[in-house]
Amino acid sequence: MRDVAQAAGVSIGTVDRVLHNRGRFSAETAERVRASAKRLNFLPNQAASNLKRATTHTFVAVLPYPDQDGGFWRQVVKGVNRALQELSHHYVRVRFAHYDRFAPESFASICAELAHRSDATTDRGIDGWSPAGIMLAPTLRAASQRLVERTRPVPVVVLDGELPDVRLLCSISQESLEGGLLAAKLLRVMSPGGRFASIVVGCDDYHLLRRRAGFESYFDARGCAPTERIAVDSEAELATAIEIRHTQKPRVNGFFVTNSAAHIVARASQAYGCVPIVGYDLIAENIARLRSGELSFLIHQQPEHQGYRAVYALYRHVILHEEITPQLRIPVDLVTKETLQFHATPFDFRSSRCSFGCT
Amino acid sequence: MRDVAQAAGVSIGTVDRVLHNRGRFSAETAERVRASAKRLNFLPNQAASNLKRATTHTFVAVLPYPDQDGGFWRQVVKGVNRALQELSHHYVRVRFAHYDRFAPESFASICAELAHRSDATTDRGIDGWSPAGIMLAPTLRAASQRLVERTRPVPVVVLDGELPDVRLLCSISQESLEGGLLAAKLLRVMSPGGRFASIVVGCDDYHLLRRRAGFESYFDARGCAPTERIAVDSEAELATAIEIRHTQKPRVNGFFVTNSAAHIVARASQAYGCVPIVGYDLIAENIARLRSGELSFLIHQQPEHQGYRAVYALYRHVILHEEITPQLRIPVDLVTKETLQFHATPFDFRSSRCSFGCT
DNA sequence: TCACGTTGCGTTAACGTACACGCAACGTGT
DNA sequence: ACACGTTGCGTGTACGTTAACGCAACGTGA
Repeated sequence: MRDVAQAAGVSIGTVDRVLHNRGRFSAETAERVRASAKRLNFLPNQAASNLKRATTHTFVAVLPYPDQDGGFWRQVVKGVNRALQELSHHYVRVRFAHYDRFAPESFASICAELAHRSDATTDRGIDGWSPAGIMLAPTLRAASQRLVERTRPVPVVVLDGELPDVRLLCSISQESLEGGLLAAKLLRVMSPGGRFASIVVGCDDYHLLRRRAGFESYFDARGCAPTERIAVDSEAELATAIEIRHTQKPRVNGFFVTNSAAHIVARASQAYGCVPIVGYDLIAENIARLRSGELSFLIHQQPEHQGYRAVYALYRHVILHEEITPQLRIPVDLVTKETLQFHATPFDFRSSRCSFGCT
Repeated sequence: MRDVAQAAGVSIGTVDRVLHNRGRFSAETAERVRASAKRLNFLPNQAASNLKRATTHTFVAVLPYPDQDGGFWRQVVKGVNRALQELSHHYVRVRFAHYDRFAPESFASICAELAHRSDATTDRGIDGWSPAGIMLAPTLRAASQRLVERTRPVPVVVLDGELPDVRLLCSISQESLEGGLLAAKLLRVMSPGGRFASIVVGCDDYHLLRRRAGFESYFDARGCAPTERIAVDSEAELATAIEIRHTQKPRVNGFFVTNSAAHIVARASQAYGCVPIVGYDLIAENIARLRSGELSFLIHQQPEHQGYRAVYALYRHVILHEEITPQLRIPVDLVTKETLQFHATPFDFRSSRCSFGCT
């Protein structure tokens, strides 16, 4: 910074004001400063910045309750906490705002609070905080989109899903089409020429619908008979739907379950003989069914890694002002009965505290 | 630190000396200092440390030439460079020492230089440097073990492989057994009851032999007929070996290629009809054969990610003095013709410079 | 006894940035 | 002409460590 100041013929204080855009300088000097900063390709020293700044930024993690989806979200929380630990000296804090995946109003109340806190004109009382960034699981598509719009310009990282038509800092997830295509290929290899069905639980989750789209496109592209669609509103209704299907002709020779409910499909299919099932997520119930052979393949989404990366994406953007790659693809980690041994036990039962918005 | 000093009744200079173990303090004060540091659970502020220290550490990346194995190593280099860019203010440098995977003496000369530079008694001339950490691809098992022993206590991170019987900081790789087991399952599903062969190129690569072991254990555990072993010393001999096998009875119904040479197996099999092949690595030749349908599945090892993580592992240990998890499992990223589209083109043709040891 | 090395500790100047403060120069209203 | 606000810039301190330096107190050999 000293060099830049010298080159521009000003003091380092001026350089600082120009580069941080906080008033009190002429357009002409600004030009000179920026020019010599670029010429010397000046990069601020993060260690020094951090050291001096020392103002804590608060990120908010808007996720379903940790024990929903068989504990899937607890794994995300775990990754978030691991990242936080690594960043313990970097003035970053995370507040968790959990909602009930099946109670849109619980999500709405979080949105309301976040929108209020993000509003620059809001007067914050004693130790009031405003979100410097948001991590969001977009299980409720429309409401999530509104949240992003209402909290603008707070940067939002979406994890475990996609949220089109809205400006995000970054989205972290597996390619939904990829999972569907892979599942299709695996089922077809296991039951050549068979009839297959894809299962979607809930109807507003873009991510799950895309997985189905990938699945179906595999068969389309090969001129196969179209696959069946099974859709239910909640996991409670799933078992019945599967049993009904099993009593009908023609038989189904394989299921693709687009979320973590594969274990329910397996249980409901038990009485009707062995049928290949490909599903998602290493939650306890799925692991048990995979081990017993009732599930063929599970696609692991590395939820812990997703949480970890979400924190870092916000940190890099908000604090380090780095360019963020807008898409982070999580690799398809395919797990079978045999390879389960190489995955650390993905669930533990520590609960995570809920900071606000949990009514 | 000031608080710790006060609590222990000494000055911060003394605290610093005690915590960094650099002499000039009594055992008694050391005790007091350490006690109150623990009591106040003092964690040094990395930003401040970095800022003040500002001594550059040099890590050495001992890898095959970037264009060997179809450009696989170039992807590793790319990840290393990405990490370096992120760490640009953290006083970290990497010197690349590339060797010829098929010329042990080129590896040996690197070892000699590293051992010499690691020796504390060596007098370093002007701008002489010594390695603060080593990233090592252990394709030559025995020589790699010797390298680790001769450079002790320099921390070593092994990537894309394993190195048993030797003390490492961390090893970063896919579980070799996992890949073998998954490949076995996939081949068996594609050709139920078929005859399979596993292929190992080179005989000193522990990683590849373990993959074969995983592959074979899958069939063992199910009481299947044992699979065949095909072993050659170099990729040059592979095509002939495969062609010979194709002219023999009984036919082979699927190949597991334990390294990136799957494309050679595919080409050599072309004339003998379609046969399922599972191999490793998204190198250009493999991608082409996957696209054409001659390869069924490729296991992507995320070499770029491995390089990236290797740098960070060393950084965290050497500079941040953090605890490092000794094993970093890279997920099995299974790629098919259909899902290839979701993988960024993994090869580009920038060359990387060779710093030393390239004779 | 004196010179000199060693041990144990305190003091202090950086590292590069952020930010409050201060001080001219200039404009504006009365 | 005077008070007063604004603009444009320089100065200086602090962030928490590191590491060099300094200085007593003590031991040791001649």
